[in-house]
This record gives sequence, C-alpha cells and structure tokens, in this order.
Amino acid sequence: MSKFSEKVLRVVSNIPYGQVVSYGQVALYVGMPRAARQVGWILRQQEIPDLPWWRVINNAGRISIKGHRFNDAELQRKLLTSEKVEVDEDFNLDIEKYRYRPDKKQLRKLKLDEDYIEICLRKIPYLS
DNA sequence: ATCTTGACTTGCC
DNA sequence: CGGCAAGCCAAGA
Repeated sequence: MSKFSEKVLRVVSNIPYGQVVSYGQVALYVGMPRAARQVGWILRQQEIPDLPWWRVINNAGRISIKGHRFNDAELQRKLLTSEKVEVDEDFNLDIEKYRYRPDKKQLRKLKLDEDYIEICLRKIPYLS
C-alpha cells in the first residue's frame, strides 16, 4: 500500500460521526491538494475495514458514486441518514452544514508543515 | 515507458 | 441554479 493510500485512510478514519468532507478536502489534508480524483480511486477499492468511507462526498454536496453503482449510493445515503445527516432523494445534502473543519491542533497530527497547515486553515477555516 | 480510467474540482459561460 | 472543458494524478494494463 502506498504512502498516499495510507494517508488517505488515516484522514478518512478521523472524520467524526455525523460530519462529512469532500474528496478535495481529503486530498488537501494528505498534502496533495489537487489529488481529489485519486482519493476517490482509493475509496473505490472497498473491502477496507473500519473506514467511514460514506462520510466523503463531492464538494458540490452530492453523493458521488457513479455509474451502475446505484445500490452503493443508496447505501451511502442510508449510512449518512443513520447518523442524522439529511440527504435528499437526488443524493444532495447541505455540505456546509455538516462539513468537518479540523482546527490547527488536529491538523498538526497529520505531520504537515506549519505553513502548509496555515494554507489548509485558510481554505477550510475552523469555526469556533 | 505510455496510455487509459475515474466515488473530483474549478472556472467560465 | 446547470453544463462543460481543462486540469489533475495514482493505479493498472
């Protein structure tokens, strides 16, 4: 398993119950702000135990499982609604209402440079 | 090495 | 709001 994959799994597994992040956000927190598609690529290889993959959606606020995977999208909606995240019949939700916004302390756990952490905080500000 | 495939994002109509 | 074209880059073949 690549370093990239490991970091992605670590970030995703830290998303709190009842909150969501976008693929681009995960990419940002693993140090590769433009690798959103690759985050999706990693999560597509299901069979990853103890990973709250359903808390990752696209930045438009939509469940993003594509193609002939309607059942998986339905499963994701089911899992989200079970944690009180409201998702409508078109797989849309209010991402800003549920978005996970880590603070500086939490970002430091990811072993990122201090200045890069500032970039993260500027892009996804922590709201206190 | 080279090409293709996407659970993506952003900007620009 | 919605669609579309570019840009993106890890993995597989």
